[in-house]
Amino acid sequence: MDFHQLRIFTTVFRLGSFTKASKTLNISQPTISEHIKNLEKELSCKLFDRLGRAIRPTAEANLLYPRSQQLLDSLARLHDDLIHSKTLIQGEIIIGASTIPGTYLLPKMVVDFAKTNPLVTFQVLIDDTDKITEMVLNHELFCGCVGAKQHSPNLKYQTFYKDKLILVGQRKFKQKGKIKSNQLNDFPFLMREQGSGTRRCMEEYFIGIGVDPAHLKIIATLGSTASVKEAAIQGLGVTVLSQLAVEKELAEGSLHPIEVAGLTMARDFYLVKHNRRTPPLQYLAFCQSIGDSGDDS
Amino acid sequence: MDFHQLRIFTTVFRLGSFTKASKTLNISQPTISEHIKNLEKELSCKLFDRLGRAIRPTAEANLLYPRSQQLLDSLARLHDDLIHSKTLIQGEIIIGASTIPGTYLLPKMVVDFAKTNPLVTFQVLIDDTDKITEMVLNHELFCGCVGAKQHSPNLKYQTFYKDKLILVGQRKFKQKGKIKSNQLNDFPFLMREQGSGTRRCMEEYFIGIGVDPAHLKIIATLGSTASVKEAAIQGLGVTVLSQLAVEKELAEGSLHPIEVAGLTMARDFYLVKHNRRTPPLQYLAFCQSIGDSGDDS
DNA sequence: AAACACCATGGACTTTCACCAACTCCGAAT
DNA sequence: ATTCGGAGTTGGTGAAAGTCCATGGTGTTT
Repeated sequence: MDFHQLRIFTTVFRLGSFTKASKTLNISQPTISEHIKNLEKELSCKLFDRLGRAIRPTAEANLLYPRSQQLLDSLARLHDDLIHSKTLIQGEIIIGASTIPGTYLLPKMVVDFAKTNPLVTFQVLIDDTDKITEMVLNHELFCGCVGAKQHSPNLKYQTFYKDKLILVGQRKFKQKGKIKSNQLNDFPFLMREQGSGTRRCMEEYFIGIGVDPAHLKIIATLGSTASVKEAAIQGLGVTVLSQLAVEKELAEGSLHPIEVAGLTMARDFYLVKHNRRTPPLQYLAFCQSIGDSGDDS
Repeated sequence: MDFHQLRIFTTVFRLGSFTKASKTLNISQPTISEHIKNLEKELSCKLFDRLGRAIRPTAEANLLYPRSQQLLDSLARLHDDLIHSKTLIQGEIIIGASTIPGTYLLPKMVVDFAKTNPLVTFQVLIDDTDKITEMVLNHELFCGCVGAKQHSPNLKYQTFYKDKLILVGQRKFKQKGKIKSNQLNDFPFLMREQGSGTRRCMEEYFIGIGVDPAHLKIIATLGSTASVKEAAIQGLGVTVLSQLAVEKELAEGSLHPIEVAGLTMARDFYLVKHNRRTPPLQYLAFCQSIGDSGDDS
């Protein structure tokens, strides 16, 4: 009893004729006979009484018809739904993110996306880069937003925001023009804890211009971007922060950029996806909306 | 998208593995791959991400699975219902009947049958033999209960009650022993109208023993069995009635049989069905309960 | 009675189904 | 790094099913 047989049966039932059904379905009349015969054999009951010119459905056929029709309808609806599921963008997007993009970048993007896709709901999960990457690898997340690439054949990265780190502090720390790199040791530094992506990135850039981070005058180490920023606003020292995190403070004047000669600390954020998973449609739309070109790694 | 594909898909989905599904379904693993591939092609979407060792269902698969499962369940239920419809005797039986069997015979049979088949309801349609036979031929009835056969290759008769007609009247008409046939002309006769099956039958028998019905002393012609019987009870005359119709009166003594030498008016009733229709189960059960041996004509 | 309409049957052909064996791919263990 | 085993894919073959055409029976219509 497959759909083909049921389709033939319902057509015969509805039209009350093997021949008409064969024309409607564009298959030959003997084929109809054959299928009906098989169906009758499988159900071990007659479905139609053949009365010379006409046929009449039996009680079993009357029982079978509505339910058979219903099954066919369900199937057609299912088929359509699946085909059209590629048109309607809806559902939940769970996106993992490390601190900076999760706090300063994604909220805006999410709002923008939600404007044109009102049926999509978001859940942003903030954790550190390694944890997010791990979750993508383990299929706990379809995509994550992280500040560093981890080499793996199963991961696909896509640059989605070019940020930079800048040195900031109260006006009193600001000097005319750029400072020299060797002057950095004179500043009281506020630092993020070891393991912070921001700190690691900063230290690499400092080493790149010949400044040993170990020789900095670190007056405090704080556990979050927000606390470091607050301390800097209070004038406790200077610190290196993501430009994204201090945009408002720079505009207000509560913090000022301190430019260092020869130092530009670019820091890209990446969207990471598993190489082989097919994400649901809403993810594809979201990735595309932030400028997906497939991948870049 | 047929049931076979869906069955394979749901099994793969549930077990999370092509190989396990192949073992469960007793088909080879490459066949599974093939079917999944075809399904994916038809729906133009990936259903499983192949990740080396494991597979993971995509969003589309998650959408497809429950509905697919539901379709399969419905199909199985439908199949079972049809198979078991041959076990459960229920539904309505509409049976056509001519006057005598409809009034005196069927009610008892219906009650007897209903005792052992409480789920069956009855509708007894009383009309004359020709009308009932016509309705059976036109498929308006599955079966009828009539007092005469009509020759047609499309009709199947089955004797289901052997009745006889008897001459009855008040005690005053009764004589010692049987009367001779030529004495019949002395009795005041109550007759049914022309066209009555009972009358036609009686006349044939009278002619058979050399009594011309036209010479009978007919003192009244009445339109129904009940009215003739009532008139006979009142002593207006004698009449020929179905034994079925006067059983109670004979037992009470309000009517008495008048036996005529050499005259036995057997009258069979038949169950008539269309030769080629397959009646619903409850009809088969009913016909069998009244002693169906297939057919006898 | 002949023509017609309809379903059933039989034989030939095409497509699908299912299998096997060999292959690729990936991840884990040595 | 290499090997090893589980998993899915590919290609070729035989069997089964699906389909068609032409034809045969049967009841209805003219």
